Amino acid sequence: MPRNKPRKQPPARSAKPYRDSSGATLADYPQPSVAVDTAVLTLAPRAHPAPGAAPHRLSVLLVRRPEGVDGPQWALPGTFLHQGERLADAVTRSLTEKAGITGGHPAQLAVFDEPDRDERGWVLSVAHLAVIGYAALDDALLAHPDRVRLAPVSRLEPLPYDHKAIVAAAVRELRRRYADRPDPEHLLGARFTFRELRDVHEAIAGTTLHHEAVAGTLQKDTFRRAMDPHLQGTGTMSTGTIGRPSQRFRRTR
Amino acid sequence: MPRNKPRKQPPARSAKPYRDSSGATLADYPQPSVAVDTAVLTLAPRAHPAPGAAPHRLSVLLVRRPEGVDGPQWALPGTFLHQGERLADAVTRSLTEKAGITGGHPAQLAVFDEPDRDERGWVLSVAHLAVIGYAALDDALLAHPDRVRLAPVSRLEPLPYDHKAIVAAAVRELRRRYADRPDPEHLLGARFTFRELRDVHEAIAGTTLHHEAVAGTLQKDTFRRAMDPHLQGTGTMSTGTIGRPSQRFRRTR
DNA sequence: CTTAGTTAGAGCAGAAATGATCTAACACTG
DNA sequence: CAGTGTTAGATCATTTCTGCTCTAACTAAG
Repeated sequence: MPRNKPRKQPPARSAKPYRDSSGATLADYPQPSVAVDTAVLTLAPRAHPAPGAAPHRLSVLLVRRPEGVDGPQWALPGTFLHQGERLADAVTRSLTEKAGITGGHPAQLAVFDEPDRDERGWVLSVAHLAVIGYAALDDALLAHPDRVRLAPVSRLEPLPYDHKAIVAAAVRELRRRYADRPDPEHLLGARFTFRELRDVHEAIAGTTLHHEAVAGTLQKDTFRRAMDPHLQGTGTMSTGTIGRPSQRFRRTR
Repeated sequence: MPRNKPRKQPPARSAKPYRDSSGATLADYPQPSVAVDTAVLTLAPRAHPAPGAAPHRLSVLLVRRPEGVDGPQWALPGTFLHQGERLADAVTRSLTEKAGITGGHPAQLAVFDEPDRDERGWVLSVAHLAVIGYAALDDALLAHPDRVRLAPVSRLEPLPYDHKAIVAAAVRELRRRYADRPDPEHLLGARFTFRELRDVHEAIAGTTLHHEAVAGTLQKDTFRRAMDPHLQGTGTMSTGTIGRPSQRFRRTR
């Protein structure tokens, strides 16, 4: 939850206060505090990838809350909106300040508006999703292991406020994006093999369905055929990987 | 745009001001004004239904703006958030106050956060969708034709602020909901014939595709087969309708 | 009453999608 | 070097889906 040093600025109003038909300015309306909270999702490499299991684990970034707060000690990174700031910029700023992370294109998820959701007062929170590759997170995780860490989204630990609902919404949105396009968030590089692509999609889908069919369709053949029209082969082949070498592909368009 | 008489309340803060680690209260953070704007979508009956064309027209509710404002004279209904109010409640209130309309379950669409979107100052707008049957709107339209009217969403007239984008988002969301379920917003009653159902879905989809196939699949047979599992027949048959009588259906679950 | 126009609903053949099978090509182990 | 395990990619039979056709049942117009 946001808790930076506040800038002691006056409430928002235009230079020449606008007055409406009843002679009131905007400042006469009650104004909630507005915060952004972000579920940063990434694929963490599994320490000991069980044979046949996905080598990645869909994880969410947590930051340690200030000393002395009640409840869970870890939460999603967030911040209050600064004067005139765009929501996406506030998200980017919060990630830089709280976790030393750059990059990611924040996407709005929903506004959480329960009046009592924050014991500090009336706070609206705009939940966001940011998908960031593990490589871009690694530095921050190593530099501040006491303040920043990853948690798997399956069997998620208790989180304060409605952060659990935010993570759930973020995962839903991510799965929706990955349902019909090959790695749209570029968790892989520009070129990749089919296996690499499938590992990413399986980790995000959360199902191991290596062979077993599951409602919603993600099986070896189905997956390949669904992604095929959005891929084009580069001539080059993978080397050094296990099994028969695969052509490397890149996304079309 | 909202412009009611403001309640001269102080900015939001808890009874016992919460102080964070730097001793600041929430009121020390700059706070934007928060408004809700709602695209009320309905199916207006067509005056002269051309033969073969859908008898409904997907329309959005507009309210007249106060005298003397620049730009378009009609806009989406909206209001500023009251102290401690839920967003959905503010939407319901704005519809009652501005248009005398009750009912509808508002759904959040997105937050519009351009700092300069409103010349009166820093205003965040949370866009909403409400789907309301024409019958519930008819009274208000007849009672206040000078203040409330419907406009077709195809070839939408110019609207102030980013209201055109809000309508576009609302239509997109409505189409998504109607893509795989029979009339989920209950624009029809509990029982209806297949033709009535198809007229509603075609009006929402915007395509006339009576026979002609279109990418995205909505053809007579395809539509019937897609909706079939979500419908169950009541024994009764329609009477007085044109063509062969149809069984009346109701939604399952 | 007859004819034209419209809709409901079943039936059918061709098209497309699915899941399995099979072979090729590599790494790794002993 | 032979054997095992893994993956890539093509091929195939079967299931499922799609769009069309056909008949039945009604209204409205002449």
